[in-house]
Amino acid sequence: MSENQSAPNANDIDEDTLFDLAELFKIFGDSTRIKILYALLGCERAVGDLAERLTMTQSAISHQLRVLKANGLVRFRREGKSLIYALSDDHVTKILNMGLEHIQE
Amino acid sequence: MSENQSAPNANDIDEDTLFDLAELFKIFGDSTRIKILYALLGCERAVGDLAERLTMTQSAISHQLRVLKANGLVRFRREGKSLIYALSDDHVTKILNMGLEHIQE
DNA sequence: TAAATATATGAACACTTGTTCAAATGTTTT
DNA sequence: AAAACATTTGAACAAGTGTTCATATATTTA
Repeated sequence: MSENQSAPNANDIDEDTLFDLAELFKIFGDSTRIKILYALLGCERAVGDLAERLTMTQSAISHQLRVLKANGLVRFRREGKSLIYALSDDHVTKILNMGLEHIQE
Repeated sequence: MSENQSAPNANDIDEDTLFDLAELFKIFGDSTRIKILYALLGCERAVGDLAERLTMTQSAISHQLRVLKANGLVRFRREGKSLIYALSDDHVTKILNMGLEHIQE
């Protein structure tokens, strides 16, 4: 028997990809951002609406939406004075649910 | 029509669960930990082995293994002088792959 | 065009976090 | 029992991060 020096998938993924993977999870690793994403599950919302629901400052919400937007997790459109945010695709939903599964067992 | 004040699943999950969810993702949100988890995909490894592969200090690896262990993501057993670490269940694998899917598209 | 509303932005600060270094613990070998 | 090996642990420090506060931008309304 050989030692376990060359495991099946030890070199399949390059270091950069693993770095990006960590960066992705980092976005989900903040309770404010998680709450925002969860509040956007299935419905679009304006910034002020989110701030009210999460009982947080508009500024704080805006700062986090900026992070989420920069990482392609949310998109927005203008409607009058308001900016309406929504999840950018349902991949986000999948990741959230995947995490919840792990917790609730 | 009512305003979107009561979205389908806005209250399904309590705040504490969302907090725990963020905590879970926070664990995956570090490239050292991600590399460790990825190195443990499908094979058990000693601490020194991991340190060598990731070209990092044993101490640094040990500190992170401690975090992973505290959160139930890895387990270990003693074998001689070495401690052999492994992923605690394949839920970890699922979460990793889910994240990779999101990135690679 | 001035006021009001909605959101974004930047600087500052407190807080958290990952690594390093030195030392301690535990196991095996001689 | 001492030496060597493998890993853990704790303190300290630098770097990163989230919120707050004040201010700027943008759109609508009077």
